[in-house]
Amino acid sequence: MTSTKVIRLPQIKVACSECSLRSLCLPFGLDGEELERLDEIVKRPRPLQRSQRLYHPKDQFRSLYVVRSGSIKTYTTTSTGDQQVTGFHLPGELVGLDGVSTDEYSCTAEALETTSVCELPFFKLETLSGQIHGLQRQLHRLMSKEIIADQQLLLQLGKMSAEARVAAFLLSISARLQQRGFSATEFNLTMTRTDIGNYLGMAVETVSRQFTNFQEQAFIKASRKHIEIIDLNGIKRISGIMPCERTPQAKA
Amino acid sequence: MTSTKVIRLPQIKVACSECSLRSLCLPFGLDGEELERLDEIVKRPRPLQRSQRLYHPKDQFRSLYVVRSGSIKTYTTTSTGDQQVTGFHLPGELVGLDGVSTDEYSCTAEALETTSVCELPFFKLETLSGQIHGLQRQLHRLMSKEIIADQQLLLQLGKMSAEARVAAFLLSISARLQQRGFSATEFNLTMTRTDIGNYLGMAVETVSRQFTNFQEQAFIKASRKHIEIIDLNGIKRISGIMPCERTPQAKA
DNA sequence: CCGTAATATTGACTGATATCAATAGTTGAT
DNA sequence: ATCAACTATTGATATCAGTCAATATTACGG
Repeated sequence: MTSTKVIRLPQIKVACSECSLRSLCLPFGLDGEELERLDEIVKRPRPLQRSQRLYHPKDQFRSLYVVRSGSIKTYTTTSTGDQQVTGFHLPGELVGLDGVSTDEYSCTAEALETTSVCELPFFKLETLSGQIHGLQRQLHRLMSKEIIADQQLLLQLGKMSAEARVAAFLLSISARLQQRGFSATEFNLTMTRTDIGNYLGMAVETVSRQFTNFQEQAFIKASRKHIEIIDLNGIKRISGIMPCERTPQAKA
Repeated sequence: MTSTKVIRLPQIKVACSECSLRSLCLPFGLDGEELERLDEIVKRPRPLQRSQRLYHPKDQFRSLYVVRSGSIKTYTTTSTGDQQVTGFHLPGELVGLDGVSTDEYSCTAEALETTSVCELPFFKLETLSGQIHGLQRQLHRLMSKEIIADQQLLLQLGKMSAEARVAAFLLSISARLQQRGFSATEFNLTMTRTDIGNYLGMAVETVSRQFTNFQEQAFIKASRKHIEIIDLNGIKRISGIMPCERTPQAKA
């Protein structure tokens, strides 16, 4: 930084219409004029640095956020002071839904790396979605998708061995990244092993052992945060094995 | 039944305005005229008998349902044919949200006992909620509440001992029933132990042992489905104990 | 009323995973 | 470069909860 003169990049128009996540995000299915109206209410705050928070529990709920780049973890803090990681949020995913029902956020949203988001003032969004039917539909889709997907994963986890859980976790990340145009087989896990263990409900040591285990079986190459999936099908196979379940026969 | 003559009860008007669940349900906050418009789109199908289904996976998504009385379990069926119970739904709770994001239901909704529901054709509901802001707001609240509450429970379960999980489950049922004006300390569990175990991710035998355990410690009286909570605080204490967690210190 | 099937309970045994403990690698500040 | 703090890995041991097996209880159809 030898000069105080700021080099102005040609002003990049940050707009939904230019966004690569458009098809996964709220604008999906909207026409040009509708998109413009949505754009008017979308704010784009400055990027968060690692460990900066987007909101805290008890903060008044005003906005939903969509991750544009980077990643965010959300967690609650129990009365005894320990964290419960409630989710990891990748580009194109919504953050803030925990505030909708009570008008205040119930968890902390913290950037795992430098992260930029779009801010959607929720009440403006509601108003607008009352006027643009496609937006309302898409909002509902996103809301339920976000939460249902999580729920499915969590429920499955309950029945899985530690091995299967870690495999399922890797697959979840992999699939979500792929949907967003990233590699499905090579990525960085931005969260710590502790976060993963916390989220999956197992000890850090167990997470670590599973990574080692997968590596020894040549399913993945793992070097700290950097993960390369060598045998995606192998991982899928492992995640599918549910060692517990008997045969709860469906009634006719 | 000595006579074939049907005794006609004075036609009871089934309307949102008369419903005891009003304050927990969609009508919350609506005025008389708005309530009437909502009432116009609400259908009230004949009650389901035990083990009858409300919908199946792949059925086209058309409606949300609110349980009026009785109870419903939802479950998915894995490729290997076994069930994964995804939730239990008590009076005033929504069923069908799993269909919103993909336009087809992803699980089976099955009555655990004789159960009556209100049917809310979703697309009419969307249209109407575009016109009645209070309805839109309440719909969003309910959608997120339903799902977030579940998620919180499931996440916590991941970290809890079997004992704590069963305790938390009982508390969840108890609290939800209380909100609906039922007793918080005495109720029937309409689902089987197998269902509970499936939902909580543990073996039936373990569920059974925990019930026995709680009974021996005089926290509850349990006779099959019938549960009486003697020491609610005791149960709360147990559910709060999280034997795993270390102290993941929040960063400053 | 009886017999069959479904559901629930209890006991014995075993294995997966948490816990404790020690070490090693990484990151960032001075 | 050095140190401290954090993060990750690995090993040894204990324990919780799953599995298998047997029995008890309830529900239901004939």
